[in-house]
Amino acid sequence: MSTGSERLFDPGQFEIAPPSPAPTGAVVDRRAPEPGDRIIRVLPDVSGLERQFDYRCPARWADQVAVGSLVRFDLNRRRVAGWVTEVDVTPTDVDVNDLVAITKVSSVGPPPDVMELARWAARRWHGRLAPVLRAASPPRMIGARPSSRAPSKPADPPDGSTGVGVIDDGDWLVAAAVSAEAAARTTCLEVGPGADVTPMLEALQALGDCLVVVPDVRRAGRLAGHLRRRGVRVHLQPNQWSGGFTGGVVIGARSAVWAPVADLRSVVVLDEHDESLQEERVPTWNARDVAVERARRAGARCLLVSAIPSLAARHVADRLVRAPRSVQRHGWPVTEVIDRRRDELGFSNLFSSRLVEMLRSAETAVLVLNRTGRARLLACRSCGELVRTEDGRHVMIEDEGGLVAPLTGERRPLVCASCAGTALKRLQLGVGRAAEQLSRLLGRPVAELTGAAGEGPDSTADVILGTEAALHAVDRSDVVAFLDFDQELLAPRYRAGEQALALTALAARLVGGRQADGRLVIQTRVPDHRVVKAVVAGDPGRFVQAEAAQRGELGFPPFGALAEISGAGASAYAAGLTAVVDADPGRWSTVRLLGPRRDDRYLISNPATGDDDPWELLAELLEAVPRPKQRLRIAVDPPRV
DNA sequence: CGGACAAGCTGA
DNA sequence: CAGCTTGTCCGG
Repeated sequence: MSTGSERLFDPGQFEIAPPSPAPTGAVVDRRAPEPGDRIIRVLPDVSGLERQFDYRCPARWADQVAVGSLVRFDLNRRRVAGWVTEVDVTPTDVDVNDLVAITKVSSVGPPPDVMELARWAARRWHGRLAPVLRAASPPRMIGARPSSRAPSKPADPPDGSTGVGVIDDGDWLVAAAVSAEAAARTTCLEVGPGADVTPMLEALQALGDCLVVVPDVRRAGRLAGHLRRRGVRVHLQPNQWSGGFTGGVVIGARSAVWAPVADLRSVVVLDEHDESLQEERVPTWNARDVAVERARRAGARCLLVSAIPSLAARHVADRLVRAPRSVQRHGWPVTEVIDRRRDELGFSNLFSSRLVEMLRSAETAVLVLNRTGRARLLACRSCGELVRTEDGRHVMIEDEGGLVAPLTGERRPLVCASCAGTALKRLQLGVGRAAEQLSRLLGRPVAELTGAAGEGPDSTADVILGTEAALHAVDRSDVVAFLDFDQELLAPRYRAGEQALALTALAARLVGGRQADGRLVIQTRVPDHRVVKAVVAGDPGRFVQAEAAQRGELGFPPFGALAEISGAGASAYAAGLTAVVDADPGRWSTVRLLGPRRDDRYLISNPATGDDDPWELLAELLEAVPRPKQRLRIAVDPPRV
């Protein structure tokens, strides 16, 4: 996976060149074009410089340059890299005879359709084009496109198994994916956790070239292996970047959504709900949304697959196809909900007696405790109830000697809403102390794992306790328990419910389906929460309706567009925004500016009205507001606000 | 972004 | 006024 932070054309990597690329004192080749020379427009790969410039491409490279090509050229006494954005242009604001010649054609670049798509994404997520093109470019320089369309290799004998304990719901999935109804449309496929998608991909591949995007590289690699064993021609991204030019199945993590594919017939996004599909740097493009647009432009079918389809996917899809009820129920494990208000060990204890009992008989276990101290929850000492707003819909935290609900701003004194008790207890226990405590309780080693730690878990311990990173550390586990699920469930973020549900889907995959011996355990003070109910029933649909209604009321995505403004220049930008809106109130009538919230963050909300695309209007507005000098970050569709 | 160049500040 | 910092401008 290319890190993106590194520059293209690292001289040490691609060419024999002095470490300093600047041609000090070198004369630039600035002459009138000769016959066969071409005039090209380039975008420098220089952050903080958004302009494009016109250059001359000498005749000897004329057949190598195309839209997307990676080139090198001198710009203002510097030698820089960049992309060709147009060829055979008429120079603007400069005499043709004054153009400088490029110094090199470095590599084949993103194909023209991807260049167009990248432009669309840069606008949609309001960022620069260069970072998007970096994601869309090969990780190593490529001299020429592989031209021939290689034939499929004869199939190796399939080894039968594609994984341990997978649920075979392949039949309905294959049928839904290849059906004529799915052609040239976006279909959301609700599968059981751990569903085997290999047969579906195999069937799709028979219909033409495919692009498959998954949230992480490990899964991409595994899937590529399965398909290869069945004789499918697979190009694993980013290493086999140019393979897609020759057709077959292109598969990889989020950046693969930009990979070249010869004759794109199907685009598949697996675990489309996963937040790793979104780029964390600006522009914060989401591979799911890019995939939908890419398929639409190509006239290809688009399949958004998930055990817990996001509201976004359900909203954007032309149709939703759900696994047969029995198949889906089968995919979800038996789930035990432990009401932390009622446990005899006391509400402050993270380990209920029932959980400890299960851990004693389990060989392996993963225990999840999110210890981010920011939103510190409070519980009542007398009734054990979480401190929440009067209507019970939002949690409250301590603030200036009273209680405040971070989401709504509702305030009241330090008193419990359900029993009027005034003795409140702060709920906080870090991973380290919790692991120690549990190790004593069980009399066996408990490994500690946090995201920062880097390396894998202590291999001698079969019980792992950690943040949600622990869910990524192992492939299987007898028990997965969320020690304090309320931390996720009631986090003051509008997507908290979906994010909590995503964790349970991850957990479900680790413990296997209903017929496996595994157990999913949820310790919570809100056992009636719709996320908990959906998991217990093995039916994400139970979560969706109420969640969608609430989201719609707020006008937040997918029922509206949202952007977050932060950084030193945020307030200046917000002022500029207000000025733009006030200058033409009719045009921007739906737009609302929220904030400033803590540390000078603002939100721009644009609830959808009618059939208009709310993101389009948001993009127009963001473009219309002048950027202040100070640092400013504009995150369109921020996942965690 | 990063270089060039100008204007501003400092010390003796 | 050399020597250094800070600010502004600009790129084909």
